[in-house]
Order: sequence, then C-alpha cells, then structure tokens
Amino acid sequence: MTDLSADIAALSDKSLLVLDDDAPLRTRLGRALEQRGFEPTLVGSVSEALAAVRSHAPAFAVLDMRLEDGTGLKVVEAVRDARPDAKIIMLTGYGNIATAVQAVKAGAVDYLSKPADADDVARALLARTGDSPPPPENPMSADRVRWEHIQRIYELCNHNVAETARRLNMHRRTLQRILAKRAPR
Amino acid sequence: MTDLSADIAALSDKSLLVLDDDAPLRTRLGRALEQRGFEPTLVGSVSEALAAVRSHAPAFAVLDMRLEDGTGLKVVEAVRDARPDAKIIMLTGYGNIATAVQAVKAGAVDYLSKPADADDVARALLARTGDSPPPPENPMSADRVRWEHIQRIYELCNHNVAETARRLNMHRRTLQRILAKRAPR
DNA sequence: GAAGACCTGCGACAGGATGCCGCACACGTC
DNA sequence: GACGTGTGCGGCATCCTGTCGCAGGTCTTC
Repeated sequence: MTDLSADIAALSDKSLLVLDDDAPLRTRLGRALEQRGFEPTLVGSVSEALAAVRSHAPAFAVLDMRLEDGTGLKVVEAVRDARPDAKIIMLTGYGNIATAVQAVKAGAVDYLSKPADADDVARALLARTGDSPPPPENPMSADRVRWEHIQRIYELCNHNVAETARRLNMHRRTLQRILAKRAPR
Repeated sequence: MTDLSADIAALSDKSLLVLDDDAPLRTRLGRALEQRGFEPTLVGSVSEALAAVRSHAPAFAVLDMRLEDGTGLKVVEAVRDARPDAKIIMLTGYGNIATAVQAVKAGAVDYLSKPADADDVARALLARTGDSPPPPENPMSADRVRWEHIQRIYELCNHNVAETARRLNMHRRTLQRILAKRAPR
C-alpha cells in the first residue's frame, strides 16, 4: 500500500485550501486531511476562498463546485493564476460529466463526487501527472457510497422523505425501506 | 442557433480524424460531418488511427474511448504531440466521470456520450474556449452515484473486473452485470 | 509443455430488494 | 369540511443480487 502520510510529510509546502459550504462536512474533511499531514485552511464561500487565495496561494485545494455565492470554477482559476503548480481537485455532490470536463479544463487535476473519503481525496491530491494507476487500497463499498449520498440529500431535504425521494428520482417506498435499515459495510 | 456550416467553411484546415470500431456508426458519423463541411478520414482501430496521424496530423479528431486494440487516449496523445492546436473530442458509449477526466487531462476539449448526433459533435469541435458555463442541476440519483463510484474504481484497477470486485467488496458476477449495463439516469 | 495461479465470460437458481399499487391517518390552509 | 401534502406500512409481481459452477484465455515457473 502507498503510505500517504509519508508522501505528505515529504512535501515542502503542505498548505491546503478546503472550500465547501457544508460546514460539518468541511470540518470533518479538513480534520481528516490535517491528520494526514496537510495544513488546511477552511472556507465556506467563493468570496472567502478568493480572499484566502489572495493572502496566501495554497499548494493544494479541495473545492466544492456548487456554492451559495458562485461556482468553484472561479476559485480554480484564481488558484491557478496565483500558483500554476497548485494541485486542485473538485469535489461535488451534483456531479455530471459536463461540469467535470469544465473543471479539468479550468485546471483541476481530478474531480470526485461526494461522498469521497479523506484517503480518496489525499490520493487524488498527490497523484503525479501521468503516473501509473495507484491502486486504491480500501475504497468505500458501492452500496456504502450510495447510502451516504442518500443520507446527505435526506439531511439537505430536512428529513422530508417524499421530497428526498423526488429529488433522488427514486420511489418513496424504496427510500423508506433503505432509511429504515442501517448503513451497509 | 449558430450556423455550423458557415463556421466550418471558414476554416483553413478541415481535416478530421474519426475513430470508432462500430463501422456503420463510423460511416454514418463521417458522412454527416462531411456534409457539414469537414474532410473526414475514417479509421476503426487504434493502430490505424496512429498510422493516420503519422501520415497526416488532423486539425480535428473524434475518437471513441473503447477500442478492440486499446484506448482512444493513446490517440489523443499522438494527435496532441503531432499537432498541439488540434481540437479533439472523445465519444464513448457509457460515459462516466472518471474517463471524462482522463480524456480531458490527456488533451481532449470535450467528452460526449453516445448517442450524440453530428450536430452535437460539430458544435463541440467548434466550441470556442472559455464559453458556455452549463448550469448546475439537481443531485445525481443514488444509483448514479453508486455507478460512478464503481466506474472510478474500475478505472483505477485498470479494468480488472475481479480485482475491482474484491476492492469494492462485491461479487464479481454482480459487477460484471453492472458494467455491462449503461449508466442509470 | 504441463501445472498452477491468475483472469474472463456466462448460465442457472433461490431469495432478497425494488417498483408500484393501495390504505389510513396527521397536519396545515382556505 | 375539503384539499393538498406528508408519513407510515401491507401486499405483490418483477427485477436484481449472491452464489455456485463451467469453459476457456494468458502468464509464470518448473
């Protein structure tokens, strides 16, 4: 297995900008990446992010695509301009191919959809350009990813089952049954 | 609506490489693009494509991702090396985010999933850099999130079904069935 | 070149999960 | 009180999944 922490420790600049409007998620992700050796700055909006970039251009960035006050793409460009060697990854719950293409064209090195665990993010941040495929050690199970996503939207819909089912484009009855069960391994 | 034909007629170099292993589709697409003013060369395999690039580096390219004898990514690199200003788009049957990211990083300007009609392709080929920010939309369906995750790990495992299934903690047979199907809405 | 350890595809089948119908009931609003 | 919307939950046909197994491919190692 690749030892991520060792790779991170070897970095000369560990500064990392984390931009996400979901405060709990942002804190959790920031903490997890800090434990792995990064030195994260947490922000929750595009304007904050731009200010942070102006005061210190980070070596790494993890950006949400959809924010209240704009799109993460602006931040990608700002970071790229301020620091062309920065490694940026986009993280989004509203992922689709078109925005992924945009993000990469704007200068992101990877595009992950939520939920993504800290190891995934760290791996993506450290991936060398054009290197051979680094083997994923223990990714979340496919069902777990699905479950996490459902939980996220459910929270976002204020525990409204009917609405969640509508937005997720699934049957209310099915959603009910899934919510009644515990998380898959 | 932009008049595509007029834009194409104004081009100084209309050479276009079309790579797809599905012969009828390739012919149909090639003909449609020819009617719109391009001057297409049709090939059906990676090796043929590389040979075509060597004899004449095209100004445009429409490449399938999955071929019998390799991946379209190799052709992207070859075209890029031979002609850095070439506009390349990837066309794939089962479009997923992971391969879209790969394609764009390799140098493609866009990534379309089939079915895509000739107008879509032509529009993508002519798209000016830095235009049209597609609007964000509603979240992915739960099944789509699961599918994208599976696709990502599958890519990371170098298309090794057995290994992907092991990492994902799911049954190889089930994975096979999922991979054989197209993306859930 | 045969053995072994991988991989791949795919058929079959039981049991669990899902989509979809319905019903009863609880809130708010007009 | 009618109406709209939400929540639970039962039942049922259907689909998907987990689990076998088999045949065949490729590669490494004696």
